[in-house]
Amino acid sequence: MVQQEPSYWLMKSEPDAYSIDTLKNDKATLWDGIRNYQARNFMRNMHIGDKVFFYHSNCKPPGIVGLMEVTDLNIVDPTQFEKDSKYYDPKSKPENPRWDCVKVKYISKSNKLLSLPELKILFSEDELLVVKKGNRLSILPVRNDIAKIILEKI
DNA sequence: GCCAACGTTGGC
DNA sequence: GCCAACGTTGGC
Repeated sequence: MVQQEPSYWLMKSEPDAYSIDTLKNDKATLWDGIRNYQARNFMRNMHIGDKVFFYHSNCKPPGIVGLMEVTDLNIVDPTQFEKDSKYYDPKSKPENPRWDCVKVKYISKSNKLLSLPELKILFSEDELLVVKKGNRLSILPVRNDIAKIILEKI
C-alpha cells in the first residue's frame, strides 16, 4: 500500500491558555474548546499522521513555535457538557454532540519562532490567509508547498 | 485600549 | 431570509 502524504494544518493557541511548552510536558493533548463550525469542520477533515503547526496567538511575539501530529480523530469534546467550563454549550446534547475534536502529540519545539511578519510573506498568495488581520479561524489548512518551506525554518 | 474582520443571534 | 446589534479574535 502506498504511504499517503500527510496534510498540513495550523492551529492557534494563546500561550497563556496552552503553550508549546505545556504540550511538550504533556506529550499529547485533546484540542478541545473549539467553538467555531469552520474550524471544527477542518478538524473533521484531518487524518491520522497529519502534521500541525503550533501557532502562539495574542502574545508577543506571535508566530509558529513548534510541530504536532494528529493521533486520534472524531473525539467528542468533553468540555461542551461541563457546566463549569468556559466552553460549556447548553445547546449541545449528549445524544447529539455538537462539538468534537482531535488528539495531537508533541513532535518538536522550534529553535526559533517563525514570526508573523515572515508568515505574512509566505502566505501572501494563499486564499485562506492564515495571517489575515482579524482572521478568527483558530484552525486552518496549510498548502503543502508552504508547509515544506515552514518545515525548513522551524 | 483600539479596531478590523467576521461569526452569531434574534427580531421581523 | 434579511440585517442590525452584538460578541470574539487577535494584531498593533
